[in-house]
Amino acid sequence: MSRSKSGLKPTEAELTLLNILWRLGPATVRQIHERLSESQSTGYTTVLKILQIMHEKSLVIRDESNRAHVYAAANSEIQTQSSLLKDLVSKAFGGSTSTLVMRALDESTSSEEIEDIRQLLNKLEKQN
Amino acid sequence: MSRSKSGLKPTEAELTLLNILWRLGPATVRQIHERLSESQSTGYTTVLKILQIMHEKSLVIRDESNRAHVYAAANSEIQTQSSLLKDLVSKAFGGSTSTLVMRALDESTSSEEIEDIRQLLNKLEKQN
DNA sequence: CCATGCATACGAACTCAATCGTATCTCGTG
DNA sequence: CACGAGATACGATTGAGTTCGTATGCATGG
Repeated sequence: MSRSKSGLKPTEAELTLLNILWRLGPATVRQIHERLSESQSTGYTTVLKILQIMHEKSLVIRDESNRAHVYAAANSEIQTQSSLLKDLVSKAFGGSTSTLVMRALDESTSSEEIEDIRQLLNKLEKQN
Repeated sequence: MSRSKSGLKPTEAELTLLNILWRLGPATVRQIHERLSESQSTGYTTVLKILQIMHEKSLVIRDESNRAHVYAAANSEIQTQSSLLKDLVSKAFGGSTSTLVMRALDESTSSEEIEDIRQLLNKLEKQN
């Protein structure tokens, strides 16, 4: 396991910051911390530290040209979601994506969601 | 957050053992360790220790009537899968299950899987 | 009846995640 | 040019997860 490249699972705190970055776009520590403070109270230096660690892990990229560094997610939200799903499928669903999908769908799924998923299934079918 | 009840996310090692328990049914440490050894080499006492911790957390139940205790998963595989999915949906998909489902489905999804999912969608629709 | 094998229990070591306090650096402004 | 605000860097602490070595207990067969 190399671990140096982007095939890396973000920790919980890291994922929280990534979620903010995906919505904010490139942002300074201050901006990220401000946004985070809306939902939880974590110290400024804690946020900074985690971002530094994420930078070491290449989970974010960093623009150091200004005094206040600007951070941005290294991978897209979609890439990360896919990677997290792949991980979960292999660890808890015996590698079966369809089992995961069927487990995810339940009585709370709305008609619109069902229709959206049907559309996607049709599209996938055509591709083959 | 109480943490004493079953609303508990198993760690990676714990999930590995749960997977074995779900397939084996109630089993002794020895049996579990043997099965685990097929895929990785972890010491016997390591497996024992993790099972003991899982017992404290109520992730497994334990029959101590024989000298070799017999362990069994406290929650079904389906319950655990659902709980892990719920967790992932909230942490990485902004609470949207359908986004997760759509992200999980891709070009590698087989025709049979697509058909299975369609069936399920039909069934869900009828319920409403 | 006791030695041996197999079982559990316990605790130490190590790693990683998360948090924060403090030190240090660097601007821009008075 | 010095100073203060605000920025990064660094290191310590705490807790959880994982691993395993060693101690201890028990049942059984010779």
